[in-house]
Amino acid sequence: MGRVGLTTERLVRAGAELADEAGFEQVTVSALARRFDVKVASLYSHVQSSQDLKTRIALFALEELADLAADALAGRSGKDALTAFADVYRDYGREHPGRSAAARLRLDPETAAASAGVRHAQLTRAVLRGYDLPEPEQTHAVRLLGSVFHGYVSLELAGGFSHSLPDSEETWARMLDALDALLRNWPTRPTGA
Amino acid sequence: MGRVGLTTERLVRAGAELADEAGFEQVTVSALARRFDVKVASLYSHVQSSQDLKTRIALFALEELADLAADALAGRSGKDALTAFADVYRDYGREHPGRSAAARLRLDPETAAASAGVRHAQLTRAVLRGYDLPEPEQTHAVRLLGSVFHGYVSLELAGGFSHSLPDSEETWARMLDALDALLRNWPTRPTGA
DNA sequence: TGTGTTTGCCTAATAGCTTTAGGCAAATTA
DNA sequence: TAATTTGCCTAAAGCTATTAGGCAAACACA
Repeated sequence: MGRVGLTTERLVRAGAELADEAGFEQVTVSALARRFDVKVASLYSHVQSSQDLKTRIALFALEELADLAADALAGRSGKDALTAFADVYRDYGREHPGRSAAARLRLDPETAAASAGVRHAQLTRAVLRGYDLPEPEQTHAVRLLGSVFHGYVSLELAGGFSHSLPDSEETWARMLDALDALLRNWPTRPTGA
Repeated sequence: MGRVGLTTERLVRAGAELADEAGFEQVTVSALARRFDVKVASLYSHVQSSQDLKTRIALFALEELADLAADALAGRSGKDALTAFADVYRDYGREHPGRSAAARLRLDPETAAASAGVRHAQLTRAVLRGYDLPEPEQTHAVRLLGSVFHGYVSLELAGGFSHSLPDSEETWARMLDALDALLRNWPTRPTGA
């Protein structure tokens, strides 16, 4: 009957943990209430709706991920930076599958524009500084890297690369070799056949 | 009161249409029952559960997509094949966003192994035949392409590339140029710095 | 320290989705 | 046409989401 000390903050954190433990789809207002041993309706003072909760968890994950990426990038450049940056995404996906899934939640444009997603793009550009691509090629490269990381983490988490050789580890390393080579050798034109 | 003629087949097809119209998350046994003007419980003779329904829609989409990809690949090779293949995925995502999302549903290993997902991998290998990569590099490349297409379609559908320049169209074309160049010039070793 | 206001968590209630059990009538088969 | 199968229905229970309104703990201040 006492007060538990609910906070939007605490709910979001607990939601992120729940996501990692049980999957992001399992994150529900009810499940969270259960976790705090509190009635469901009580959460509605701190969170507008189920959708709001999920969005907040997504934003939280995006922030956390951007912080990690920024740290990883500090003092690195070139392939070293590329690898460190990429590893942040992959490691996050493996250590925090739920948060990682949350970070992939579809956000409405305004929310997305105000999210740390923007920082992610900037950080990717920072990585590319080491490769010296002119605009608009740099933007294309940003999108390529985003697609690769997003896709790879997603597929790996879905189990796409398990139970088959070669190791996902090896593919990841070779993929980064390939991307590094590609960025150092970015084609200027539809390379003639 | 007459019989409507429900079938697992028809339910799956209608589910796929519903997904495209309203989003895959909106596909529910109830919504489908409404669409057939039938009581919810009636669907349970044709579908085991909500999860079963979604899985069947996912499998349907994977088949359809593999068929389209196979068609597109016929008679093509090299960059021509790569482009046609890639375009199938992107176009499918834009014409059938719901089915496309369904195709990205996490399947349990056995289901995935028996799905058309296997054909997708084979078709990707067919594309790579034009680039003559030795194993295990070919597998790495299959995974890279899978990641890029998966990620790009997903991000584009989420609106990631709208409202910003350059055009998503242009990025897609340049990305394929880049991937073509990369595959023709696949690095053999951690290219020394 | 007492008083008043805020506010956190509760009860109650409505509504939608999922799933199971059991029934009746239409379609199929003999 | 009679027997059997089977398709869709009613009924019911359980879970999630959400809103409205209430009471008491925490806080703010005199």
